[in-house]
Amino acid sequence: MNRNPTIIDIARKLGLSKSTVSRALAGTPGVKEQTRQAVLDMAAAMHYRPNYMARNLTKSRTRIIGVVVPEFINSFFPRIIIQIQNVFESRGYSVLITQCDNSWEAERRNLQLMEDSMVEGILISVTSSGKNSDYYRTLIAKGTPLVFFNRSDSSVDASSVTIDDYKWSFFATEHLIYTRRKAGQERPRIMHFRGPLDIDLSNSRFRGWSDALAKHHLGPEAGDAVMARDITREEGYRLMSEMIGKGTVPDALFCFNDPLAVGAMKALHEAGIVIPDRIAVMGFSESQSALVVSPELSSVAQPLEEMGETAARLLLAKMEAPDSETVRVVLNASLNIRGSSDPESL
Amino acid sequence: MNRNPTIIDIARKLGLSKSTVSRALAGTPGVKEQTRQAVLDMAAAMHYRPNYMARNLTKSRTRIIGVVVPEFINSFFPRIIIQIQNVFESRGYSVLITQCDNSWEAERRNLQLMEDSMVEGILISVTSSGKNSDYYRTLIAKGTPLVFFNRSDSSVDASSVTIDDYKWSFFATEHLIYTRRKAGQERPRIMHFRGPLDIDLSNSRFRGWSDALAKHHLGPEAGDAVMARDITREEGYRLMSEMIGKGTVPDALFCFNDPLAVGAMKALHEAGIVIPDRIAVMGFSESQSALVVSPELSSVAQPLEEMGETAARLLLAKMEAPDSETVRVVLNASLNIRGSSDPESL
DNA sequence: TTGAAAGCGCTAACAC
DNA sequence: GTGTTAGCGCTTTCAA
Repeated sequence: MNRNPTIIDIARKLGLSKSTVSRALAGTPGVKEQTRQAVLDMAAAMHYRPNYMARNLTKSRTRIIGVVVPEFINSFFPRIIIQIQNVFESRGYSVLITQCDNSWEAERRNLQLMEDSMVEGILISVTSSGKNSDYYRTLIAKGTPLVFFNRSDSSVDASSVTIDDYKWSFFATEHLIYTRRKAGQERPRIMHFRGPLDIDLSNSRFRGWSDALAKHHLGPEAGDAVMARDITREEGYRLMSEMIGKGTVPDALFCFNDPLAVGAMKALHEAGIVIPDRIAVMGFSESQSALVVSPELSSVAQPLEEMGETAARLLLAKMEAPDSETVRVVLNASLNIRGSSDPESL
Repeated sequence: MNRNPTIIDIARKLGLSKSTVSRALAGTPGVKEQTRQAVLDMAAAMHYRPNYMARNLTKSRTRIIGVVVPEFINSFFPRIIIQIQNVFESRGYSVLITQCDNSWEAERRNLQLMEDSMVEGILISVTSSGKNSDYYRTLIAKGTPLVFFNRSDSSVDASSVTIDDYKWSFFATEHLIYTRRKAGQERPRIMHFRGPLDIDLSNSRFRGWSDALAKHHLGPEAGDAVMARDITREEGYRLMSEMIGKGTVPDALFCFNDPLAVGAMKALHEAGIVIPDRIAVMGFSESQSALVVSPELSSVAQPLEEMGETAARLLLAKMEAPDSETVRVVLNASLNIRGSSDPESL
């Protein structure tokens, strides 16, 4: 409980000045080897721990970086965060993590917290592409490097790591078309449960789906894309239950994310509608659930580990060279075909 | 990019001393209302933000608390953490989060990080009840309050929030017995996939299972409890596959956690063994997956939100009154019976 | 190679 | 009510 030892305590015991002790501890050249050793020994003996706050105050650094994510409950972001922590903690940084429950107001508060904590850099997956754009810009202008991962705000000039949501959405949709045609349906109706309008990648996924249908002259017709209120399992269940009630179950369903897909599958399952025979289902951003439902859910898998690590490295690069160029990394993803969309892989 | 304004800047502009500015900003009484207003206005105009590091250095506080959890990927801990953050951030604390991938060495490093960051309190769910006990004690002795949640180390004198793992495990097992007997099996064989030996609650769950069987004169026999190497879905799948291969599938299976249970269900499913007709399955610590598998998985649900909030409050109490007594809160849980163990709820 | 002194931005006695 | 001063623990000139 009693005060931690300081460099002054060490200096006194050794009859040195605190400057020398500081230098010895910091590894600054220009200290007699013998002296340095004595200091190091004494520090160890006294269980000396440097006071980061004091050090940071003089250097006006914090060695903290901030991570801001929309939510925490889907294990998607946590897995990315682990990698971010690995990169930064091994370099002596602490990582301040906040989640904002998909509320952009909360996201703004989190950013303020970051600012107040004087983080040296920010990694963010945005809750809304647009609502806080000005804040991102201000932060950057004030000298806090900021890097987007997964969900970016393309209107802001900052480095980012994403996947090509449009492309993979397009592929996923084409796969659904093929699988239906293989089953003999020449003109399958392929619906989309789409995500929020104010998330860039949600729009990309929507366009991917839409363009794929257009390419194959399959629409889309009005009403083929349904806006999900939340992007949760419950909402997927609700939407599909409604369609079942109205008798408008399509031949295939492409969802903005896995929870929506899994929820839809549940409703179908309960209604006795067989997947993939009657309807093929496809998710996005492969989650744990994909491998747990039966049949297993086809989905687009993102390289989470790589995304976290890349984002961390991009931020580090910006921190070390603030004037370095903005780079937008687009990682590869993969289309994992499983039982929910392919009878053969059952 | 240019340096943030300080109280000195404000003081200069206003022809005041920095002390007065400090007092005005801090809300200390003894400042003329007019002066205070002027300071506040100027601060706002200059976009003044207090420098926490400086403030903390003088007060020798950090306003940071640390959270240490075994892992991040099961959404179990993230959901608890959200509540912890709610409690502390609304009180002006930052929350430093670390996960240790179920490695006690990593946990130790995380604790060192906490120490170096001079956190004012620690909330921890231990990776191993035992390996770091001395460290916990040292931390507490040095004046850092520490509170266990979910997984505690009972050998350490510190407040904790848990559920009664023994009791719920006992109940869960009795339920399995009843459900089998209802189906006409007088002497069902009920196995257990047990968790690591060095986690207290894993042993509690084991004893709950074992005692329930003993009470009903059903063993357990040697070999009825199988030690899981990991507590993952993959391991559950592996263990059950092995049993299927050997033809030793029991009448019911009680698992240390949901991932093990879900993995086992997958193996059974693939082997065409019907749940719950041929075998009833039960998990623990209800996860998202429980509601996603079919049939849905019976499990013991913990009140995650309450656990997080309670843990936070206990820590807060210790921080405010370091000499206050240690309290061990045991929260209520619930046994959620679903299709995997009850034909009627299918 | 080492020491003295100034200062990071803020708070808190202690004066006036 | 307000200013002066000392100091939190450390780094970093500048001298010696």
